[in-house]
Amino acid sequence: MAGSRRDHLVDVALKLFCKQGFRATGIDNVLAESGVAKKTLYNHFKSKDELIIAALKKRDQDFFNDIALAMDQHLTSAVSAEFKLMAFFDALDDWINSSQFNGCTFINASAEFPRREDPIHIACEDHKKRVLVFIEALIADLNKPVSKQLAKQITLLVEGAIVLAHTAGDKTGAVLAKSTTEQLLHVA
Amino acid sequence: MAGSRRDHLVDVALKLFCKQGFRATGIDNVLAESGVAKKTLYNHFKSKDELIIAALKKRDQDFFNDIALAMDQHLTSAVSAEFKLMAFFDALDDWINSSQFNGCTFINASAEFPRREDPIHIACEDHKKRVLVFIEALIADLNKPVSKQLAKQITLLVEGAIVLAHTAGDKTGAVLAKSTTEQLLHVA
DNA sequence: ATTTAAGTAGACAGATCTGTCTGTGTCAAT
DNA sequence: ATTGACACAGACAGATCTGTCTACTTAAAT
Repeated sequence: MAGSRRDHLVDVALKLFCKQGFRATGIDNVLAESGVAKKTLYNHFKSKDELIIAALKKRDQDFFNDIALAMDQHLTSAVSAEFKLMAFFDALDDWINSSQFNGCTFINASAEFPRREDPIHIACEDHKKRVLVFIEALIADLNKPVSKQLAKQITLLVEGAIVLAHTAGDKTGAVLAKSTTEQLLHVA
Repeated sequence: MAGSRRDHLVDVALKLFCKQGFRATGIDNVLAESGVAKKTLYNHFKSKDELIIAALKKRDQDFFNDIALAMDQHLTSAVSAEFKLMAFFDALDDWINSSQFNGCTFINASAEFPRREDPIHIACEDHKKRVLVFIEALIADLNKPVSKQLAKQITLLVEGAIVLAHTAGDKTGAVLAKSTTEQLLHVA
């Protein structure tokens, strides 16, 4: 049970950060919700910023796990690369329309910590790079010539769908991003 | 000079909110930067939240003014509707690559104030709706059959480009959004 | 059984934040 | 000249936030 308390702290902190924002969530709030002593928190993390970064790291892992899981649920056994790509949009749609959706944690964090040199901002940048790589991998399987460009086009659509859902309250973006991607595929 | 002090406060507040974030920017910070007395601020606004909303309203106006101005600079006299649409992406590219770019103020604000019923969040939602209407107007001039859908597709690309620039640090999104829109136009 | 590591509970310091209030100054209009 | 509206300067209250520290408890391992 070495990291048990630590993991619990990160889980609770992540949940509160997503729901309320990072600066709006105080350490005391995390402690009350988790039932952990303040000393213990500062035993594991030397500052709130470190806790935030740990929460972002957890969120990064959860994101890719959740997406992979949701994609599997939309797929039946071995399928083509294009179906797999489409399942990604279905997974995105699931997430956006789920009750716990509160926008992209990393877009939100980089909004609250805008300084490019801030380790928190850098963590967000890193996550987005991994998302791009993930999409590039999906596209690469299609064996299209313009795969790199296509991957970035899809990234634009995906980020747009997330923002539209959170800021404008329109949760239909994933479906549109999916059909738009199909259009782009049949052009190229 | 009735609203002079008020306008100055809003200008300074908006600048600081964009640069540092909303919760990270204190009232005292706004006062020090603007050289205005605290009493005066609370004479014009009954709370910090009201100041934030005033700043967002100003930003909404500035946004559409700036875009219109930048579009004009990319256009030579009377041109076709498609050229006008393309100039919009040029204007977007200008903004994203300008020194004062710090992401979309409304995406950032809705990240910091995630509660849907929060007047601040609602102001963000309203802005995004106006952006969609603006793009719809550009598309309507093209006389395409699927104009409404196309407008939302473009919105996805635009929001994606903004997010990619701010969170991932990749400022090439507007150019790609432009070429992608051209692709979509020639499909439909 | 005793030692050691880790957690609990919570007081506390020090900083910071919002919002109020008092007192003084300025300037324009009557 | 006097009045009234507005702004300045900044003290102050009250809340809240991060991070430190002390003292007590628990539990596992030797």
